[in-house]
Amino acid sequence: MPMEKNFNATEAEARLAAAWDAIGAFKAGANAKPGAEPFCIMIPPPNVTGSLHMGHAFNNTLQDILVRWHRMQGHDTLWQPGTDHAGIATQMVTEREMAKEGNLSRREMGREAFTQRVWQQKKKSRATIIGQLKRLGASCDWSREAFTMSGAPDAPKGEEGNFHDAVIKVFVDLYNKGLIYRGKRLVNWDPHFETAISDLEVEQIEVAGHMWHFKYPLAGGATYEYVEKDEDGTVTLRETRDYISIATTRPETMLGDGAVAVHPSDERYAPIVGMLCEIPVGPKEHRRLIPIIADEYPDPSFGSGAVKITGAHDFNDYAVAKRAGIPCYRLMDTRAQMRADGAPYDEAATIAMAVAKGEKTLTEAEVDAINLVPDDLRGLDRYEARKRVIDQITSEGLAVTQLVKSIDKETGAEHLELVPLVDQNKMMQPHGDRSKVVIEPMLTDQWFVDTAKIVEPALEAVRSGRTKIIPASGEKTYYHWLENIEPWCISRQLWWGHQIPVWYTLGRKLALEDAEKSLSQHSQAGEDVRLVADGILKDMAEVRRSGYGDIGIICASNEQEARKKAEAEFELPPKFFATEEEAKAYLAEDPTRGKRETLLYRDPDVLDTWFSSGLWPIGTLGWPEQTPELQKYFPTSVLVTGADILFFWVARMMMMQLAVVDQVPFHTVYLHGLVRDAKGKKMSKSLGNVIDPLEIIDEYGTDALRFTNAAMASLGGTLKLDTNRIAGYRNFTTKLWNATRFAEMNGVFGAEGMAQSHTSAIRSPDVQNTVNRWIIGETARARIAVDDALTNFRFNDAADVLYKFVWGKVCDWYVEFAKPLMDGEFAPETRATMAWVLDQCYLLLHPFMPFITEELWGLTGQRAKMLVHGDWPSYGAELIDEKADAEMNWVISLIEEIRSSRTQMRVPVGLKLPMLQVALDDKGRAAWARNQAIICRLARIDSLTEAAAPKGAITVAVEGGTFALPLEGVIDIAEEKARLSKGLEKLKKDIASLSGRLNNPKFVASAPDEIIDETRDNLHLNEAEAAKLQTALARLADAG
RNA sequence: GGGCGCGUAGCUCAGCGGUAGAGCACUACGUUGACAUCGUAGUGGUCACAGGUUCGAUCCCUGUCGCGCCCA
Repeated sequence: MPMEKNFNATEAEARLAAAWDAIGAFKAGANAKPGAEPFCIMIPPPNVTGSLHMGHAFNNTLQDILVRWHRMQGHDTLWQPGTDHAGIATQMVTEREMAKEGNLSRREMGREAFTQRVWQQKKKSRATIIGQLKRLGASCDWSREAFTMSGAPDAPKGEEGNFHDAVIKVFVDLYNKGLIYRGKRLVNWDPHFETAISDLEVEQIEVAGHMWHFKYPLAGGATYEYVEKDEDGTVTLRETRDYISIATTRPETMLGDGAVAVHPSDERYAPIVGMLCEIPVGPKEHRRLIPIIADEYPDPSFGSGAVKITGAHDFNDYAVAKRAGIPCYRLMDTRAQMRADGAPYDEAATIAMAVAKGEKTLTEAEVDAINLVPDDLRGLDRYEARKRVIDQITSEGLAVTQLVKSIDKETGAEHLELVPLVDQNKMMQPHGDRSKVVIEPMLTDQWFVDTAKIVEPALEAVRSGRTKIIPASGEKTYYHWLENIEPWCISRQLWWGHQIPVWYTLGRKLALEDAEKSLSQHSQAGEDVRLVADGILKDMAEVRRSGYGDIGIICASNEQEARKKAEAEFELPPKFFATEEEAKAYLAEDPTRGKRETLLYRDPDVLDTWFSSGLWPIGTLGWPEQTPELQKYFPTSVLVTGADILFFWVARMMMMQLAVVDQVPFHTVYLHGLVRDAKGKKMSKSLGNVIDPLEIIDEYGTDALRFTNAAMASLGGTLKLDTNRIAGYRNFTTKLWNATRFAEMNGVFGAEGMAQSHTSAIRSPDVQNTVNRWIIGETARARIAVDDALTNFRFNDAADVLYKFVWGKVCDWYVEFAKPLMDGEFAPETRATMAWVLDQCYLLLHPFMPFITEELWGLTGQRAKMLVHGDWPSYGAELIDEKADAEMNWVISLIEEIRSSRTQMRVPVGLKLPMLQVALDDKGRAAWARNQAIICRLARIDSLTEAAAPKGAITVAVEGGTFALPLEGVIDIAEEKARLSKGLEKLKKDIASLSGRLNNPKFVASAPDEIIDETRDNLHLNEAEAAKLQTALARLADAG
């Protein structure tokens, strides 16, 4: 049955995918030769938030190319698939969908119901994603599909697995090793999701910012000489001030100021360091006073040089406050609204005043309990509070002002007006990468990984080359980040994720807080702390030493274990509660219960998604069980991923795998560029600027998309979607299809020569014809180049080689050369060679274009195996026949010369011309004799006669000879002169350049011999050709 | 401000010491046994700029200008 005219991608892709599936083609170890070396890639698990975008298509194409390439080589190959639960992102998507559907909100629903709802979202998204990957032809072992939350306690049926156990085990182990700790720290707080996020999840976005300048009056009406000097020390301003000027972009945080800081070297403020000043906002009668302190942090040259210190709402201020023992007053709640809890403002302010004056010291918990938001601002959004604060200060005359010309709208009169000074500057503001809202630094209790303690092996592994990062620039970035690594905040106040396996003791915690309080009361009362009970002191010391320390904390894999530990650790029998609230309610019913039982409740927080995905390599292979797969495939071979998640994921996998199993997770990391949208913007799920790869696949076919991806995968670049290019590679598939069609129409795959034509090993001696010997050599070159490129992860080079070989050599020339050979003595070997060459095309292209190649493989013969398990060729230079190579290149250049000449002389394409052989060396004569039919056919020559060139002929100069096309009366002499002159000009230029170099003694002395030889050869060739053109021009001059 | 990287044909990008490349676009012309999703032949580049190293620089070094990205 003759082949269709075009490849029907849509129909064939589904059919072939099913066929692969039916034979288990992608199963781990499929097609492996006995004793084969393992090759394993872990898929970067897509988030179960929706569907895949072009970035995923790109990423997975590259992985699949490597995997198919290795599988065909007979390696024991595993491509491990799966998805990531992606805590915050998935929770966000689910909540969004719930809102769209008009469902109950998350909080109305409750934790249990909500997580079940997210599991549904997971199921849906997972199906979409896996479907997309399959359409892409991803040859993952689908039977091993993993999920980062498989086996979680609330997982529905069908979500079994042990990933959750692995995550929890690692948390417990790291906790026991002291690598995970809990502490009250300033963290990035996302007011939308009401959770802490890590530094990496914060995006700095430039916004139009405003800076206000306010006067903080000195306490008690004190004054000082304020002196400003220029660089030379000349006094430029001297005045008596009763205030210190502060600039701020966040006036609402003034309410929580604990101090004003100036640089110790700043002479302007030296007189007032140590004094108190007044925060110019809040009820008059309870204005708070705060100390003016010296610290290295303020930059004397920026603003007024004085900085307000709000330790609870700014990272720099927090550091200053910690150094100086300044209290950090928290002003906002989890939604970044001004706090509405606690005692009224006057009470809070009174306590804060006592602290500022040094009359009182507070515990952290006490500081946190103080709400310094004035009653009229409580409950307001932070931005509304900001407006009011500014208004209040300004109306009181405490804003720094400037004179501005203004026009009265009614009278039109011009007058000068004092208006508050507001600088308009662009500023970088932190935003949540998911929520896009402004991040609020927030003082909260969180869990941290002590990354500084586990970073060293991860650095060493790359430095020593045990893990290689490609491109090398990625290594620099990796070092830079890891060498300056910050503690990793791993707790998230979300519901979707691995709940932290920690239980707190309610009673003991409360007791400790009481003890702390009483201790501070004793010390404030001037009592010797030694008077406080020994037991409390001992506990306090431990509390102080380890933050919240281990006291009252049970970390265990599950509740049963937690119970055992609690029984061993505490004298009173443990009682477990799901939440702190339940435990408190239980205690409130009968306060003496706390003396009879240890009340325990679980930490409600979940782990950062990256904590679990950081265990992807071992977790998907069954760890902590010592599975055969873990033994065989770990450490894995290559990780292919985007450079953007080098820190998020790659670095953390390195650290965690090394910390947990003391091995690198992969030998090579291939970082690729980012897929951008048309404007160069990063494509992201939440931004909505994604392009659905399925649309591209529907229009152009998977193979075209994949080949485009490979072709654009140059190292270090970015990838912009270009549909024209995809169309170009779709055309390439058509080209291959039609070359096959030609072969089929010419009986290449006929029953007769079949057995012979499909032997994978073709031996040069079996093939006599130069054309066939040549294409066999070209095939070998292509195979070598493709392997070389793929070995070095040069996907674009591999694609380029294949494109040029298949289109530029096989289709453009070999098929044409073969046409006249289809009859006559070389017909059998030509058919055999063509069958072999096309087989090689299918084999070499299969990793890039699996569908069309598998289809052609199946259409062109009865095969022992599907192409997906085809044997990757290993032949090499031994198939290259240099003589055949030289001869065919000569033939090609002769044909090109003739065609070019004809076109420029406007010889009608259809016209067959006689040709004269003016001069030709022996090699040329032999070449002509062997390839006459081809040349005549392709250059449209009808005869060759040995003769001198007549007047009015086109000259065709090639290596070793000159031909002429007699066209007297037909050609335009001037045109031919121009053509020859143009060629001659270029040759002359080249000759000048080449001989210039050769005449330079330094060149001859310094350059390598092969370069000198090459230059000399080139010069001779150019000179020979120039001579021929000169002769031709001279003849034309005679004629003209 | 610190780090990484990029300025090559009209466009999108390869190449990174030895006489400038691809695809698309553009121009002209369409023949012989697959292919118009095609064929043939062309047009088009001071390889951002200025210095330096070298026999030789698009490639290495320094600086300048312009543009990204990451981290402050």
